[in-house]
Amino acid sequence: MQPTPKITITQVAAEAGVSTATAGRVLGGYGYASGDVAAKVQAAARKLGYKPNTLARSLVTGRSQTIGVVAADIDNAFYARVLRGIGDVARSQGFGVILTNSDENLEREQEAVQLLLEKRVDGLILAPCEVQGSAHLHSLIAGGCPMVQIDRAAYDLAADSVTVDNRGAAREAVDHLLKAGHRRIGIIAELERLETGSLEKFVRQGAYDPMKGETLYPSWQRLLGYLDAHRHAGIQVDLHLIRRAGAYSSEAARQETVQLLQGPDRPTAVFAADGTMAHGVMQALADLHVQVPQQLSIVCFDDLDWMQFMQPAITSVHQPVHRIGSMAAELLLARIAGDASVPKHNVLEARLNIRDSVGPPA
Amino acid sequence: MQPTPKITITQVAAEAGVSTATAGRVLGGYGYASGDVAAKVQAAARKLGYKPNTLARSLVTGRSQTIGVVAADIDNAFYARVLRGIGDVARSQGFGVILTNSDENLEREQEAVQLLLEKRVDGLILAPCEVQGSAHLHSLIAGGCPMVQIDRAAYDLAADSVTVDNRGAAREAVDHLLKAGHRRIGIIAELERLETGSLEKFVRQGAYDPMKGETLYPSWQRLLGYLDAHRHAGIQVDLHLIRRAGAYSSEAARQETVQLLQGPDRPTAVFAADGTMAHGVMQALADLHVQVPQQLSIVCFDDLDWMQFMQPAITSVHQPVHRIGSMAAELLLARIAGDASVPKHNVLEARLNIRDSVGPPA
DNA sequence: CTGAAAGCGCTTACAG
DNA sequence: CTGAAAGCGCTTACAG
Repeated sequence: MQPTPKITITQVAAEAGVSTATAGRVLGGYGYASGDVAAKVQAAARKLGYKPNTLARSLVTGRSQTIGVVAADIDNAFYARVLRGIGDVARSQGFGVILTNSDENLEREQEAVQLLLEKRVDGLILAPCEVQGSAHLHSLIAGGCPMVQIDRAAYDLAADSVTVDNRGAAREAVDHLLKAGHRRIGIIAELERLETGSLEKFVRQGAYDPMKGETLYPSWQRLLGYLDAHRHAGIQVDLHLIRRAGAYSSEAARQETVQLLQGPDRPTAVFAADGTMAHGVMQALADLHVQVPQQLSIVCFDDLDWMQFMQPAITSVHQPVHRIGSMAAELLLARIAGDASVPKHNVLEARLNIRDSVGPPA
Repeated sequence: MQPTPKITITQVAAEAGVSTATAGRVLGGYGYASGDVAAKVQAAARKLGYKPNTLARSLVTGRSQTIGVVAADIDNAFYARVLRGIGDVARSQGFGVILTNSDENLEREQEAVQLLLEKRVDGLILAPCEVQGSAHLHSLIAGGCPMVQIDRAAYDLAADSVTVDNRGAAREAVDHLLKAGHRRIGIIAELERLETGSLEKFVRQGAYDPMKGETLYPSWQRLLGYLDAHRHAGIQVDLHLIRRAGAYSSEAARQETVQLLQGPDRPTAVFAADGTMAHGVMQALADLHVQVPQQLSIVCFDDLDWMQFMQPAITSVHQPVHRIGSMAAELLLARIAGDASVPKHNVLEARLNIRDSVGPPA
């Protein structure tokens, strides 16, 4: 398979007429070497085409200069951007990146972590697929393996995390509508599983409860922001304005929007909790021949800032997604380098792009 | 860093009361072991929480069970899908994936390959950033390192590749318009750099010349397909119908489309060479209040099948992009496993989705 | 500043 | 079927 037999440090040492220890010192850049000897070794290495075998190096040093990533779903523009951030930071520090993904499946997550551990990564970046840190993650950090969570954070894991301020940004978006005078604002959101109690109860209490499963999920967090804005403005929320698509599907969002707009007491504005929901909303508006913003105002929480591409006129809140990756990688590498300060939860701020989709209530 | 000291095979062997060789045989699944002994070893391993150190294993076996990937741009939905395909196949065969990217930059590509080589990957999947295989790639395959190219193939590299049938699919798309009766069909394409000669010359000759730089690029290949369809139908192409956006930008495409439609002798149909171009075309049509397909028919080559999301009514040609990744990974793993048949260029077929955006010429 | 020796955690012939 | 020994390609104390 390798017609060109691999050159080892032993051969370089022989060629240069020094010991392997010395050759290692100059080639590995550790320890002392006289300029004279260093030159000889380097010449020999170049002549032979020497390439270090980092496996051997890692075996003895105990560090692999590699980080492991467990994405939730690679086949997704969000993680693609996160990966960009991670990759850039890793490369700049000479680290490699081993990529796996969990598909939001606990068993897959375990297998992925297992693989990464066997490959002796120095630390890992992971999007946990459950709110409550699973056993394998706990034993991981108990074992001292540096790890930073991305996109979401299991509430009981003593590990760093980098997430987005879903709640704050959603509140800001809804505030924007309230300030324009809107009082009946619909929300179209995924809101898939409600793990405890009813929607009504969730709304009434409206407080962050880290023990509640649903608060791990962005769409529920964004609903909390929607509620925050109303509470702060002293406005009672009508439960009918909260529409759960129940799935990450623009078709479901379209249907909910149609129902919302055809029902009695229709809202004057809509907050779409993500880009896919926004797409469904736009389709519904086309179906019903509703004009934006003359007849209805829209604000959209758009992870990937797709709206600027698809609907340049829509006001949106978006995040610098690649920063999730780069921040996570920077944090992780700091930990690996031995910076042992207390684990921190880092929250990335989202940005509100004011465009002309918001007018006064029709 | 590791409060839980790592358990080695030596400790497992001691616990089980056997030699490390025997412990290795049962834990590594190679060589013989009596059921009795195997059970003892496994029990000891479980008790101690043994995890194999694959670095050590790789050092001795010479195989790392890892493949390296050099993407052109991770931060891109196309490569995200390719990665999905690669990841799935790799996982199913117990391989890890080390990810790097070149940003279409030769120096980066070299660094990436260097990193992967030092990590001793068993083979690599790479999107070459130059048509002519650069020196480091040649020496790579001369050295016997299995490699498969994706998305494009350097013409002088004796390595496998998995690409898309850009030319054939574009021809099919344009054929579809010709069959509907169109005779003046515009094309909006990136067509960035023309490395040799003029556009006119390119069109006149219209044949595949692997030595020509531009034929590496999808948009030029798609132009060839456009020309093929015309030649086959015996129709002379009007150079004014070929519009080069010159960049992967929907705004540039919009401008070219406006010019095309406002000029004399306007076409009755347009072929958009990719999703971004199509988006620009749609914007131009909105600006000019042109209706599809009543006043103009459109067919779009859409890598990512975004049209079904953005413009469900548009006829498009799209590729099963993740298959590029899975086919590449399957090929690579076969090579690694020792299947040494001749390098092959694998061309993935694109699919034409007929929808209702094509009518007769207005 | 340099070298001889030991060792990282496995696997691989080679005996038995 | 099992074990003692050597070795993969490096780095790390330890002498000098």
